[in-house]
Amino acid sequence: MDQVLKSQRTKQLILDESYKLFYEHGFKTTSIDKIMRTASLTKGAFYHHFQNKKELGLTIISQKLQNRIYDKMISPLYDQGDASEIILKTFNERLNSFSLYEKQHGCSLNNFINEIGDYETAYQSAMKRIVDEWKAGLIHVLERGKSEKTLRDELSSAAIAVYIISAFEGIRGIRKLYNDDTIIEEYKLAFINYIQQLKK
Amino acid sequence: MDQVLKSQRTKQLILDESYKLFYEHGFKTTSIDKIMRTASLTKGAFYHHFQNKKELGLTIISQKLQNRIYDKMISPLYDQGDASEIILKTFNERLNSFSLYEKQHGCSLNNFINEIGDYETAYQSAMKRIVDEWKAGLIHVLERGKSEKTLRDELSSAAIAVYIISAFEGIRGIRKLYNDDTIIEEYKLAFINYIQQLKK
DNA sequence: GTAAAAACATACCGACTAGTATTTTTAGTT
DNA sequence: AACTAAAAATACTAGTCGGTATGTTTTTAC
Repeated sequence: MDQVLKSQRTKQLILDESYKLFYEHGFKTTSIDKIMRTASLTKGAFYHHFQNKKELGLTIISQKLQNRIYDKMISPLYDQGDASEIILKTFNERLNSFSLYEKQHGCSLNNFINEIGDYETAYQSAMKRIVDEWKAGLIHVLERGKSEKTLRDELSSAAIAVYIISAFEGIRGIRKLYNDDTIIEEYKLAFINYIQQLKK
Repeated sequence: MDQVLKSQRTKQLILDESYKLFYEHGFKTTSIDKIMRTASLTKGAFYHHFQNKKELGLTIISQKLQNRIYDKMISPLYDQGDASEIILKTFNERLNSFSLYEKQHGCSLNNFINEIGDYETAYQSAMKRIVDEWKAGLIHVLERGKSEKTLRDELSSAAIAVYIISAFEGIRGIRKLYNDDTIIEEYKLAFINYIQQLKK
């Protein structure tokens, strides 16, 4: 079954390289030719593994984007501990882990959303699934905090979750315009303050 | 001077049509041919009025985007009245004025930022100018509120301004993924709440 | 009423695009 | 060693891209 393994590796290579190129140069403006040249493969190999560019895009969204957001931003929200601490820690750790490369090119999900979020319903719903899962994770920890009486319960958890996600995705875009981290630091200050005032 | 007038009208037509097409389909993926076909003109006319696509892009940013943001989001911030009310009113009025078309396609500035914010420094700094001006408007009204003792002064106005802008731009992108306004309503709730808690 | 200049149109270039059809290479089986 | 089927490479189609060179029409100035 060595052939199966090699085939899987080739497919994964195509996914990895195209993810990188989409992230750096956009989805619509990255050609299959470019991807396969980067992967040192040819177009024939591509159309062996994928039906068309759309299938590749959907795979990138539902696998690469989904997994990245889940591992770094959603999964930690289900950890044990004080609710506001969990949220602070999750977002701060992510913010502090950004490389220059990631700061310059923003959030891959946000890039996809803004480029093809209004393009085709298939892409739309694939990305919606990720945002909904993220929102659900935040609602979960917020509700837990409320029931444990550590968080105020005047405002709906859904509203708070949406506001947190919006601001985070927003700053990932805006940071692209700057050459230093001032704007990120300002965001961080406000974010910490926002979470603090949710506490009882 | 009729010739001058006609020439100006043609240039303005090119700007208007290209703005619309960029907004709906993206900057990089909208061709000069497409723009001129939409404007019922030819490529010769385009290269008479603009050196190249880059000059068109920069003009769109520094004129169309700049003016839209300034008129609707920045200028009202310098009005008289209670600081928190001014902010609430400015953002709420904009949020309530969105057509379905605008909800589906997001914020034109945000789209540009996420598509070409990491593409070329010329675009970058043109857009940075807009964000900085917006941020300055918010800082102005926040500082006024603080000096008038209607707003708390623990948190830096710059941080608050960045957080407000980030969340607003973020939600404009995320809304693209949904077919109804639930997510916008949730954002609005959280936004109003955020401004309320800034008050003394 | 004519010449210069500005405004726009037409035709084209070489490079690139998504996608397809065909051929060659590779690996596993008999 | 012969055969087979999957994987990958090559060649190609029909069309688009940004940009240029040159032609034609319209307007202005004298």
